[in-house]
Amino acid sequence: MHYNDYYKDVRQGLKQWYSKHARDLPWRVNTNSYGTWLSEIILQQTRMEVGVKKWFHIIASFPTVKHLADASEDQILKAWEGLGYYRRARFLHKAAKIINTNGEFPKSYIEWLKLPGVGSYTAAAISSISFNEAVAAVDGNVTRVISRLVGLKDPVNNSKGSKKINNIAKLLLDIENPGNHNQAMMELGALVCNPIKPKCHACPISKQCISSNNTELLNKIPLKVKTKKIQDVDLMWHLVRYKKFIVTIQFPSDGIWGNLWGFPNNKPSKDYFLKRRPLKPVVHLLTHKKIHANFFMWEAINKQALNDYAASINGKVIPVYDLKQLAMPRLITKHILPIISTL
DNA sequence: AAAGCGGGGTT
DNA sequence: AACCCAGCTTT
Repeated sequence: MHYNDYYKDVRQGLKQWYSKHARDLPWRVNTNSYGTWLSEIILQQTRMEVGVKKWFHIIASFPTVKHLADASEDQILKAWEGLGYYRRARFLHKAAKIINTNGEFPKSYIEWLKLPGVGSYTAAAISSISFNEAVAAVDGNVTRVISRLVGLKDPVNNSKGSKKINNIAKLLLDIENPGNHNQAMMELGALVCNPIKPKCHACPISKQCISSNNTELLNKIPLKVKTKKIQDVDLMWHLVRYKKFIVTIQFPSDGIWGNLWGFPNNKPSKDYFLKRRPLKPVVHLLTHKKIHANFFMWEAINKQALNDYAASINGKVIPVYDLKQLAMPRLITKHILPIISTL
């Protein structure tokens, strides 16, 4: 059989299947660039169910790109709170300002790629879905589908493997209908060709797939090179208060939880603060960090001492009650705010 | 090419 | 405990 026929069969199978099984995602109703763009940024490394919720929340808070552009970064981070990878929210804000200034959304893959937070996958997804541009979008789903389809022996997370995947994705692309084709590939990866126990019996392209119903291959492919060990990290945060006021600081923009709010690790002077009990340590798991967070509660001897301490560390004094208005890491909102709010 | 960035679900 | 999720940016 000729390769062209092979690709054609895959395209046909996908198209047929997607026409029946496409999920009813909110941004597939009344499609517009804003909703599509927002969905793609939210869904980067984020599961669909979580992403859909956040999409509704952000659409409600910022109905148009202008609302987003005119908002403060703190407001956007607050709306993003809990979703993780907070740079995405800051890039979203920057991109919104650019789009708002330009007066319109980008109209091509190349133009989308220039926006902050938009890489090759996102630019391809948006431009194919919104403008029917014939570019292949390759995400984790597509990588899995293609690597199994052809029985790829290379690791998919090195340059050689990902180049092969991208080349095959281009050959497979339905240039008449790239938006639906890209979404069909992803949908298949999400619903049928899932990581564990894929449903080959329900797959429209199992005839063309080298790994189909082959447990050994399916367990091995997609092959990935070394995963980093989880590292233990110790954090020490000081909850420094005077009556109903507390000191909070903003995390540096280039690190973890960039521009979110939290508590200082600077120990206050014993001359002006009475040390209270340490709080129960919190263990918080991230993808490649195991964070052991320790907290100490301090009470200032007067308001001036609190203000001076805050000033010395570039922190902010706010009523405890207002903490919930700031965007904070899950570690804090989950384990610390419930304790502090009872004080 | 590799590191860093979140949080949570699933197995 | 390990893997995965509609990845991107920086070094």
